[in-house]
Amino acid sequence: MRDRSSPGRPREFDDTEALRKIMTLFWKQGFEGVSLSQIMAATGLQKASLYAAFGDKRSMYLKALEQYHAETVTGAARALKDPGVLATDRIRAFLTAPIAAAENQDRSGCFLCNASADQAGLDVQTEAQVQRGFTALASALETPLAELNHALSRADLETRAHMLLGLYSGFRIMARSGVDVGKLRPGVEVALQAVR
Amino acid sequence: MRDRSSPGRPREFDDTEALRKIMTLFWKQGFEGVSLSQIMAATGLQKASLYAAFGDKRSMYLKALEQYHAETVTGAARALKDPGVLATDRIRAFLTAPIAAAENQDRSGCFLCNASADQAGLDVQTEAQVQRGFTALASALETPLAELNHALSRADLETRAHMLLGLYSGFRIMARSGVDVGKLRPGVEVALQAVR
DNA sequence: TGCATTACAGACCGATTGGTCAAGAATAGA
DNA sequence: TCTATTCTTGACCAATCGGTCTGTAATGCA
Repeated sequence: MRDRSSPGRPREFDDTEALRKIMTLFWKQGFEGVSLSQIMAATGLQKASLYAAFGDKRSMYLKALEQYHAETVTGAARALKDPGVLATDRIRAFLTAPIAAAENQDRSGCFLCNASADQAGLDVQTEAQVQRGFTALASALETPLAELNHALSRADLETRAHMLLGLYSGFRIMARSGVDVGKLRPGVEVALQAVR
Repeated sequence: MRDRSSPGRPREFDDTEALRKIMTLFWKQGFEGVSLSQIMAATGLQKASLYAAFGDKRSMYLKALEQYHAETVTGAARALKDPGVLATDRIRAFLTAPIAAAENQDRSGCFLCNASADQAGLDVQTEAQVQRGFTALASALETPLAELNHALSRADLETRAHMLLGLYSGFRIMARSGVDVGKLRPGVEVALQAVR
């Protein structure tokens, strides 16, 4: 965030590490559900330090969303494009992730999906960031889909990618409510059959 | 909420009407995103009247969710079971609703889905209510699915119902972010093919 | 050793939060 | 008409909200 050897007292904390903790809070509790006091407690930083490093609360939220994009979304997109794994397995892994997470008692879901429900309709910058994430995932899904069926047109690929992304998002949302995610698992295979 | 001819000064507002306005607020802005002042402004009621009629803020939220269940969820479930309409068309209408709403500039999405992302992980009563809604929809989806393919076992029906519900929820969430919902529409037909 | 610059700790700010209370008004039944 | 009961209004409450400011500590450079 700042040059290493700039004048003045050096920062005593790691920006990325702090931002990751902030991200976790917003991820689980939403924008309005997180207070500055909670952010202070989670990061161990004072208000002034937080404001100097990340700006106001809204700015922290957007930076957290960016962080999620840079790490999680990009990571998922990379995995979907990985030529070292069978196309079917890549899509299956993507669709199964929400189920596996819930089975591991992780109910945080997907920050992108949560942000979409929580803030996308209320803040244009959040809206743009969420759209960017969804677009990245949809585009990444086209890669294994194309490998699965070479005959598909670009439009067909886009259709199927958006359908799978919808399914993924829905699973993430349903998992948040604690429904028996075991009932979602066989649906993954039905979806895979449909896009083959 | 109260007997018509009970002693004391009669209520000057309609409980259900007020609750509907409260529901709209929570639906669009989430639990923490709504303040008592906003509820007062939307309903035209004083705080004390609101508290007397619906209890505290959390209780208002839960009653709003109940209202949504009683009206919207139950209505959707009934439509899915309606023997007067072709099974395919019923499912299509269900899956298309998120798209049609977004195309009509309605970005509120589905209260159930929003509540799942927003509060289900934080409040057990909300969690239970959300699960109840999802279960009702999944169960209703089995009716047209069974008509579509008589050979499907109970387990197969459940699988497909949950898959379609996942797709529906995902579409609702994606629509909230303002993505081009036109790209979701052809996916409905792919999904219909898959469950036939 | 100074000086400019930046970061830290925590006091401090007005505004708003969810929630309560007291007083008066409206009703039903006696 | 009186009384018991309930509702409405608006003042009131402590707590918390997001955000700022001040004084001091730590650094690089001259």
